[in-house]
Amino acid sequence: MPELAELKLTADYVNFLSEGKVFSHITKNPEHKWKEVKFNDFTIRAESRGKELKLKLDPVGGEESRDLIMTMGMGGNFQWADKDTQIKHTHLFFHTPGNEHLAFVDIRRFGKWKWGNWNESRGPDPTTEYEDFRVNVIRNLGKVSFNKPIYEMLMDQRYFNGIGNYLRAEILYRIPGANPFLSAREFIVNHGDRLFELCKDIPLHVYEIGGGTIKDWENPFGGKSNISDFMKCYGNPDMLRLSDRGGRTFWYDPKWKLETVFV
DNA sequence: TGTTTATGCCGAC
DNA sequence: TCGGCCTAAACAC
Repeated sequence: MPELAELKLTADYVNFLSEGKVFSHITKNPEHKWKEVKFNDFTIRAESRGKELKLKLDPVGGEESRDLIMTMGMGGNFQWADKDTQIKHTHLFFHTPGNEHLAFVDIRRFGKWKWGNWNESRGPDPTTEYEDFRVNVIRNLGKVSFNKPIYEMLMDQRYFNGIGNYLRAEILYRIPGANPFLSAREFIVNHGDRLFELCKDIPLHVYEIGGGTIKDWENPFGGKSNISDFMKCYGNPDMLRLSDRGGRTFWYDPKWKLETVFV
């Protein structure tokens, strides 16, 4: 479930499933490591920020609410299930007093959760905190980490919270006059305004069309998305690709082929 | 049957 | 900065 648009959809879907319901307690899949979560008799409201999800658990008794901060890893998602149709790889069960539960399902177990608030080391959300997002990048342009090429920088969650592997490819592809192998600093000095816009508009657009349906991810609300019309670069056999320093595949326009000599 | 690949972090060196 | 954390599907042979 992955990048900014899908996190937003996940928040919507959790809210849709949880609307008007009171949950009795939480259990964790005992076969799996990671932390227990204890909480009783509460409602749930979800919100996303970049690639994080916040579940605000509000006790019906009137005590203080607590926030469970989650990440979805490569494929985490929420589903509604009951005792008879338990879903494989469910890690957290938010039980209702009946036999039903909200299930956090994550095949690869890369998703995580903790009590608290948004991870301070992640930057502002480019869609909901646009000005903060821009300023955070611009104010830090002098830092050494902006020496690395822009195609790697877009994966840096301190500045581009919510951008991931398919979004970076689609964003850079839509600035056709700009070399994705330029240093992040030089790229932003010359094309910053367009880049910032796209970091907001592209995820919002994908959100509108129901998320990037790749591999495990499906729009929880169902329905067909036109993601194949949107996905111009990522996964396109006509594009070039390389393995970046994080071992992730970067997809790019073949016209920049010669530029990779300097990578 | 074996290898590669996948929307992402994390932490040990 | 590199390997580790995980499972499953798509390929390769």
